[in-house]
Amino acid sequence: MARPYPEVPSQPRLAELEERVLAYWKEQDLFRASVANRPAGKNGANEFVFYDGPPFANGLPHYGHLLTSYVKDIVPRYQTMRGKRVERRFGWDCHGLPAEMESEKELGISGRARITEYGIERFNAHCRSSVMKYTKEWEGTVTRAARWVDFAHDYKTMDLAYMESVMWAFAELFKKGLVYESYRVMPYSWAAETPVSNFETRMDNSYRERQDPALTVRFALERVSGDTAPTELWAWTTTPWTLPSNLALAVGPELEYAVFEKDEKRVVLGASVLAKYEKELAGAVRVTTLKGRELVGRRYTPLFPYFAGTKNAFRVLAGDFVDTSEGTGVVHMAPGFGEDDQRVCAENQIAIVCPVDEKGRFTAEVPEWQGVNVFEANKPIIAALKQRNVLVRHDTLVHNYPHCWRTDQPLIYRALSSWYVKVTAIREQMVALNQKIHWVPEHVRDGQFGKWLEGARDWSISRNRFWGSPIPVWRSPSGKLKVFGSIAELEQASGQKITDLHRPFVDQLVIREGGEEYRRVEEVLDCWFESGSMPFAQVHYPFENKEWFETHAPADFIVEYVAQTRGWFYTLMVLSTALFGREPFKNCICHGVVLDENGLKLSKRLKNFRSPEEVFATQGSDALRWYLCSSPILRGGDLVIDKDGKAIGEIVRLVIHPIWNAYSFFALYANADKIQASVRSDASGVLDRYILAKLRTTVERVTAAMDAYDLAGACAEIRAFLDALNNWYIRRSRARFWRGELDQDKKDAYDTLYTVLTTLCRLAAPFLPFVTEEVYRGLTGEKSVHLADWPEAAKLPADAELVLDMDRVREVCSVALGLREEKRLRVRLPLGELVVAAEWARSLEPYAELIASEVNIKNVMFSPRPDAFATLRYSVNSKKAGPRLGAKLKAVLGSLKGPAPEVTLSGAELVVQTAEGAIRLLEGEWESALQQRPEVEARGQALAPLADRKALVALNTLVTPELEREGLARDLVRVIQQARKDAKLNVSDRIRLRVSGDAALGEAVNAHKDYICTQTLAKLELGPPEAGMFSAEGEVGETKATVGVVRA
RNA sequence: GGGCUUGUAGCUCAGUUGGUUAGAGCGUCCGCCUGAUAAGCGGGAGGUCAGUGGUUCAAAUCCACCCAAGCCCA
Repeated sequence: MARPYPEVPSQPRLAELEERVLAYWKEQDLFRASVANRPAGKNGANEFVFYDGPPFANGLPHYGHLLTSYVKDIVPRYQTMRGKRVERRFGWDCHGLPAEMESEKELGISGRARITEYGIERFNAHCRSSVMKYTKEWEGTVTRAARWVDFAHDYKTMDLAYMESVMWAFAELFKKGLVYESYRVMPYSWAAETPVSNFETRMDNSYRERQDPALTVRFALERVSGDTAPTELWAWTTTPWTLPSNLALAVGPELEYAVFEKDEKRVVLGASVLAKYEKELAGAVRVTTLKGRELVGRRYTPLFPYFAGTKNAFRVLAGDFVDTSEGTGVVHMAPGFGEDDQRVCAENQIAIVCPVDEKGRFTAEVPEWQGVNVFEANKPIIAALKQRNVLVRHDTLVHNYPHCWRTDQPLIYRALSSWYVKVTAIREQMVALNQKIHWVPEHVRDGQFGKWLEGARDWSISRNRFWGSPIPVWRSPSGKLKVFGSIAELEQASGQKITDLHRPFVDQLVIREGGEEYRRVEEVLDCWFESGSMPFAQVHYPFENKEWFETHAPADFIVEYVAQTRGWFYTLMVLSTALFGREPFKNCICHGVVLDENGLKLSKRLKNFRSPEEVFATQGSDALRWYLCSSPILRGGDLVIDKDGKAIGEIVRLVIHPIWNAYSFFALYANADKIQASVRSDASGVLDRYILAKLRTTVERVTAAMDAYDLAGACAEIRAFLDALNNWYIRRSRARFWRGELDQDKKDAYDTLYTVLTTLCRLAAPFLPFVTEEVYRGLTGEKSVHLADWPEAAKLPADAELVLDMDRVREVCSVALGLREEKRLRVRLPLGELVVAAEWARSLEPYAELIASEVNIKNVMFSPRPDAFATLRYSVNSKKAGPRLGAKLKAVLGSLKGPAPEVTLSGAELVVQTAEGAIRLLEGEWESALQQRPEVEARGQALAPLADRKALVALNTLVTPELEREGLARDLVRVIQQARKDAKLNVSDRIRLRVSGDAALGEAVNAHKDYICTQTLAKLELGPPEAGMFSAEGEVGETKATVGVVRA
């Protein structure tokens, strides 16, 4: 019979192994098989629905994407093994500013005018190809990372079918009255010449530090009767360029304002900001205090003449948003450039003025600075203010200011016409639906995401750009609107065949009806509208797959990084709520951000990370996957990744190598014995039963963790099991494998180890898809671990008592070895006697031999009376006694902790003398623990308590000459074995052996000659090595021995 | 200014509904073992659980305040 298992090298070459497995998967088309393997069930009842969050392919994938990819792979693999059918389609985000900006750069053109000049058609054609630039690289990296996902049936947001679904969604919202057009102040990128949505400004790091002027400006109130002196208000602003558009001032009606007088002139400003203006107010006298509302209605003189004729303007208004945390408590209002300004002015019938064009330059309405960019106009405006003597103070302020996330230029707030989704109308519903979602980490639900939903505002969805889904609204000159929700409707109305919905094609469609010509409004949709449409648009709902979508939403699972609470998670939520009235997904993992050792973001510029390819080529994807997914980054924290890969190397050493070592150990012996092991969980040996029961618990716990989407928790369980397997089960079972004859015990050992390993592979398969595949196939000859079923705990024996006993055995051994260490008694030196003293000691009797061999003891004994070895020390069980005793507990504690507590035991009750008298502890309220008794130690016993202090180990440290000789013999065997190895002898080679050393060694050799010879396959003589022998020297006991070996 | 998160050993992190000796891995020091062997194992040192105050018989854990960091919002 040939070897039943592959020849397994003792060290795996991980990169090679992974490439080999990849090739095998490809050749066998295993991904498709793993999906096809699982029936969809009646009406798809057995499907697990996963949504792929679409990335942009105009940049290369980095660790953040990789982390997401790993999670996107682990959960579906797990669900597949649980028997679900999990389709995974890759998605690509194609439209929007990122694509356009990249194209502008590549084409060397910039700005809307230049693009129109260049030709929208050519421009969009360029976007179309540029946006898919790195798809091959993405596919390569994602595939190398062992993510199973369908690239062939991907979805792209620029596909006609996808865009038609988006169009449908818009029309649907319009029908429901959830879309409207409005002229409003909103964040505007003058560099990109388009408005941006309020949440676009909040994604990522769009806020950055910027230094701006901070002006305090005086506004002269018009004199009214009762004024004793000319009076001015001091207002504060960081946007001097908005001052020419000033139309009002606002004060907090309930705030207090101080009035100062100097040189017959009065100044009014917030009472709580005086300290900031000490210098400017020097010499002025505070004459009175006013409430803000007393100022409301006063008129003032405009600073600039440009809008002096505006109706109802230049008055002091009441503003509930005014505070004194910054500025003077008097706020200058330019309704064209501030949201609050617009609102308050509208309430007071003041019209909007907006003398700034789409490129952020002053218009002819402000002739002085016409054509000047507003930020550049700040300086001359300040000079003009100075000249007019209205500038009280000129500071600069460093503050966080929103920037355009694509162009990096500061945004401005500006009034514009835009289309909105009326999110405020469905806000309460979203908040309610959010409660149904299981978030990982949990706090995101009511924290980051929940709070964001509560404060949700209407969503501006139009962009004055080119490359995107068109807003499907056609308008007639008289202002009538037609909204189309399908290509068919549009074809019918326009009489044209439609094969593309992009601009400029769609712009040419003219609809003639009722004597009017309807033309499309210019804007395209915010690309976030498209990613939020992904659940239905990817299947071309409702034009296709109607029933499928309706029965397969919400998705079971999605994952992205935590900032998507403002992005994808949010837009999914808005559209799902508005369109379908249900939550978009049931489970969501938000992971953190990957940082370098110094807590900085990974950046190409800083070169503070190794490329993923480099990690793949050295340590492998599995190690990286485990490293990322077992870390707190999945519990919402950030993750620091060191550049030299030490942390990943640790995973190789602590997770991957142990699995490999166990496999290699198994294969080595099974091949030597030509044993074909089988899956069995009924072995009777204690070690076998122990590891199987432990495995059962591990299966239960890993399953529970995975069902809670706690990936890191699952990793921790697997890792804990590896310790029990390698460091106990295999180590203690080694002899069973190399024993000569094939008896039942040996068969049990093989079958058990085989069962454990194949089960372990399946448990770890989602986390280590490559390594487990190699091991599993090597063990079973099956096609793939990823086609296998998730292990069932019920098929493994449950034996809590055995696990408890064995864990105690392990502790006994550990403590006993600790004692040896403390007494400097090397483990090779046998000792005569070890006593385990504990109430439960007798339950360890079946393990006597195990302990004896682990600790190298001749005779292991068990005593149920620990108090025979040590005195007892009593303690209170606070949890039990606390509620009854209350404050008295403190006295008991104090007394029992003292050097010589006075206690009397009466039956099951313990009476303690305390400072507050005798206190009686009832049964169960007290416990006894051991206190070492020195006199026992004097008799050659070393004692050490177990962790719970209720049991101890007593080690007889007396070394008799006989034990000494045996120890020397074992030392010698060790020296000989090392010599054999150094002499490059085979394990099975017979040798001639010569040994020389001192007299004690000679005695030991004589006493244990047979043992030495059997262990080393030798014919032994005393004396120095002969010529031609390989000779070596080694420590034996306190002295040295010289050995000579040669093949016999 | 507000919200969320985090703060535990030199480093990275666990720590159940409060319960009296706070754990793990890495690092470091010491030692052991070795027929899985370019592996393996054990032990020591190292903590005012960020700080202050409170609730309680009892707080790393609950509450308040406060400091620091990160994220988000204004």
